Amino acid sequence: MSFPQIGAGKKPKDISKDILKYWESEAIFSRIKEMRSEGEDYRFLEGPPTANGHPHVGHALTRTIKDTVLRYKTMRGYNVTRRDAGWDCHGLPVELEAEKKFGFKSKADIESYGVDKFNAYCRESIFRYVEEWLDVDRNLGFWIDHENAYVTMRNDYMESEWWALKTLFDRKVLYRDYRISPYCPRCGTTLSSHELSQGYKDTKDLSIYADFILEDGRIVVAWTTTPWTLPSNMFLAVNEDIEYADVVYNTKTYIVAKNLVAKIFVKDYEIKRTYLGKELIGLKYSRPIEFVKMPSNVLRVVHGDHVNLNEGTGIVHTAPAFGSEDFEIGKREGVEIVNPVNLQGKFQYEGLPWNGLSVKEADIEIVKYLKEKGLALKSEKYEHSYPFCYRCDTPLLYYPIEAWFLRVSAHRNELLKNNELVNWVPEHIKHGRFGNFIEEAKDWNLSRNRYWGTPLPVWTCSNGHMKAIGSRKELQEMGVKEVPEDLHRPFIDLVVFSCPECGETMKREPYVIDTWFDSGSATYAAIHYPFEGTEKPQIPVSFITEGIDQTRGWFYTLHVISTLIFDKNAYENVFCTEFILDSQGRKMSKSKGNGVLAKEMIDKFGPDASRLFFYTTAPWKPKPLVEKTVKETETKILGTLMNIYSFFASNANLDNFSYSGLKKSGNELDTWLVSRVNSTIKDVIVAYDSYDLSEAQSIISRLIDETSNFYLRLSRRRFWEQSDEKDVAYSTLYYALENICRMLAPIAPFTTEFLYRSLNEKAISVHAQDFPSSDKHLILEDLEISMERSREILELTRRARQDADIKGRQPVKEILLYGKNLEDKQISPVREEMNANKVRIINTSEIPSKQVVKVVLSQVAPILKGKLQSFVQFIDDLNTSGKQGSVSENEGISFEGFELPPGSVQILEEPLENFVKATEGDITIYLNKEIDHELELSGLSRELIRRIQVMRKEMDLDYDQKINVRISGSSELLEAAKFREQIIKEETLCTDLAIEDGRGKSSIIYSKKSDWDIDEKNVVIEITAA
RNA sequence: GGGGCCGUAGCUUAGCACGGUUUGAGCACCCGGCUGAUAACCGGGAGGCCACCGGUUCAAAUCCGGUCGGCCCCA
Repeated sequence: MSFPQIGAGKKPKDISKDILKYWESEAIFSRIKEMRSEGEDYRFLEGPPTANGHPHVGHALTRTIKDTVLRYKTMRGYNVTRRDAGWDCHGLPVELEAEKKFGFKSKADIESYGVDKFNAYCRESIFRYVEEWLDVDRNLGFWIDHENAYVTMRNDYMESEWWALKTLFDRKVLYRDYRISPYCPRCGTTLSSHELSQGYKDTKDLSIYADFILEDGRIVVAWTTTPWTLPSNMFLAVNEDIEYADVVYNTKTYIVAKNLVAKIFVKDYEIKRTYLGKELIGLKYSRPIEFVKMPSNVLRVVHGDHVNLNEGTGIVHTAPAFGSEDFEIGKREGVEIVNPVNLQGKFQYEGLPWNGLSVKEADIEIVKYLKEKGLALKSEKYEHSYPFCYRCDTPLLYYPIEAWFLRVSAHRNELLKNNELVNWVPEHIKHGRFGNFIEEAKDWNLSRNRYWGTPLPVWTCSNGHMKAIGSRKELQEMGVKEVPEDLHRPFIDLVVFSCPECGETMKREPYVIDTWFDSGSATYAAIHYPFEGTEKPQIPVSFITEGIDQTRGWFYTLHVISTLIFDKNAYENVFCTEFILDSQGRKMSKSKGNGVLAKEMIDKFGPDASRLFFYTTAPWKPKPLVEKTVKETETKILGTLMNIYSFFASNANLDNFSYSGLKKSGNELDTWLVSRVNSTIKDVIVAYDSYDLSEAQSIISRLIDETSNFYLRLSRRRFWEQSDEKDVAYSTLYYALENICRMLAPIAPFTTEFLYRSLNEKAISVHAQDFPSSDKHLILEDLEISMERSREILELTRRARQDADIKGRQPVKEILLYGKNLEDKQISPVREEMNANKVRIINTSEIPSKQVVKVVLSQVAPILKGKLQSFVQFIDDLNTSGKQGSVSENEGISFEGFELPPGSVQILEEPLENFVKATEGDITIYLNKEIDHELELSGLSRELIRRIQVMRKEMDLDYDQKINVRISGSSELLEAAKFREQIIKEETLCTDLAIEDGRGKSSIIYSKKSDWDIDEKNVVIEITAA
């Protein structure tokens, strides 16, 4: 058998293309799924994207993580179920695209165009970029089943949701109520809290301090940032327990909270009296804007818990139609709400001067009006954060709307309890961002006044009876003869039946539901539970991952729905990814134009390099996409790994090696590598199992590095010299490569597939293999520690050589090692690399150093003054005569009548003249730097060998090609060549070595000739293939 | 206003839960070396008030409090 060579210049990126073809033509993915079908279930759930936009690098990141985890679990023997793609289809964004396309400005435009045609367009448009999504998944190597993708707009899917909604309705969790809801007048629909949260922006609004006049003439000042709500004023809210003040300013008497007086009036004011808020309660006032007719029993001061001193005046203008606290007060005071604003966000009230204006337009006019009439203390621009529609950017209004809600707030405890069952990665989200959010969970506004969505399956009659429908079959049972083919609007709107309670006609409530309920239902609806498939809903799923923004999106809705319906957690493990930033570390955004598409990244770097990049640091931290980093990771991990393979293959082929299991080796480097492989397996399983994928990558890359740069570097010769243990060395290297491929396969599936199948032509796929398991008997901790010492020793040798200015190729006479716990076995693996005639461990008495006494000038100079020089001379004499012991650092010294204090001299250890010393930790080495003539010749001969090898490479000779060589030039080099003639011939596979002072004495014709300069000595080397 | 994450060399970062050598590493830079696979590798150099201030402690990058700056989330 032979191991295929990697062609020159063949890159992982090219390889991945071949592998992709192979996977597809051999249906590898489905074969592997089949193979594992008996394993324990590991349930996945894809977070469904909408395919009406391009996939960008962030999608590539989460898809990589999904794929890595699922490949890993597959290799660990699990049967990964529900490995299906999913598509989110409904929602406002889709409708908005359609509106834009047709140029619609309002819902009326849609209705006159026809809801059926409008929805048909939506249905089509959501898959606009689906081909690109499929390509990205394919080229990234994301093994997910697109054939069986779940699609939220399918009847089956919606029917499961109906079942859930009916269940919730019957349990009174789904209910209808008036609420003040954030409402987009342009889209004509309310927004849920998680939609709302996406739209907050800092904005400047006109704020006004408006005058409300009490019967006694005092002016109550209320501050508002929405002047358009003033015509709807019904109450002023104060806090009973806050202190208020009567303030005289500009001859008038104003009332504001005492602590805010200075902020409001700044100067020229006088506080006349202070009192608690309860004194104000019940007082009647007249409004600054009178046009809207109010019921009786309003226009009085009331208490409000929410009133505080954070901003404004401590008095809150209350318009129950336009604020949830205001609404609550209106409810409490038992008044009917008056609302002069219509659903388009425009004033619609006879007699109001601003009739027909949008409320935002009216803001300015109202402020003008109040100023003209002298009914405003002051007005100013105010910057605050205000919610806008997250899709169309219209400022939202808070508006009393009838809507359907899920009673989430009543189930906070279950949400919290189930959250405890979830493993969050990173962990802090669990009790941080997510935990805090569910602690304050609000009721979920589920209904939308829109068209393209899952219809709310509740029918009502004119007597106020309600009926929730949980399936198509149930509609039939209600006497509906023809259940529409398509459950969407407008078809479902036509379905009516008679009320089981009173016989009146029941019509469907005209809403569709929040699209987040669709995706949040994926746990059960994707498998059409409870209508088909398994009897159990397959909850919780084992693993999901998406961007951290889904904490309040999909992660939340999954959790809520699963808790409300099944009282279970929806998922066991959830992995949150952060953003990929641009190369400058800025957030990618459409407006900046700095976004990178997934396709662009994969095309440029290839799938494996892209995937490796995602794991260079923890994916739950934001990471800038820097080209250099991607390339660096690729060369470091894939490049090195491929090189190890190339080295292995080229030599193994020459020797006709074939692998038949790991052979026991007596060679320490072999046992060491085997040990390292096994301890790496052990560590990497821990990392993968705890979803610490970047840690897994870093553990594997360390092993790759060690295999290449330590094991291979020190073992190279064994692979090309004839020896009995050569086979053992091959088997060790093969073993390491094979295991590395399997460990890295979930992260870099293409390159590892290529290498694995190159190593083992019979293997279908590396991904069909079991993940390696660690054999603890092969882990030799002592050996690993000892090998660390070997590496330190080698490093010290190199450092000492540098100090002594001796090249690595120059053999030295001896190297002595001193230190605790040094053993010969720590030296043996690196002995050859140390390149010394003798290497040995010495004891204290053998340390080649002497003591040197040094004068501490700063100490003695002030004392000795003029006598200093003779003292220095005295100490030098001690050094040269070997009497260093006669003085000590810790004792005083008497010198010519002076008494020098302790510390006047320092005693240093210096290596003997011929030695250089290098120390690291508790190891010290002494390198004898004396180079005698023979050593020099040996060194020069190695220089010659090196030059010949370079020339061989330049000639592109086969590894086993024999050559003839002629050397001429400097006599010293010729002497060196003669001195080591035999070795040179062996090392360079040289048959005939001509060493000559002159030219033309041989009959051989040389095909290559080079001039070399070795240590300023000239030499000419000529080579020809023998 | 509240909450979360983060701040370590020019850049990317490890270490921080559990305090204890001189804060490690990679890239880039400079000098030198090695190379029979490697765009690799090895040795050395330069480059860190571990954001800042205070506290606890024999001892703080690490624990506590505060400040500043960045990112994210909520109201």
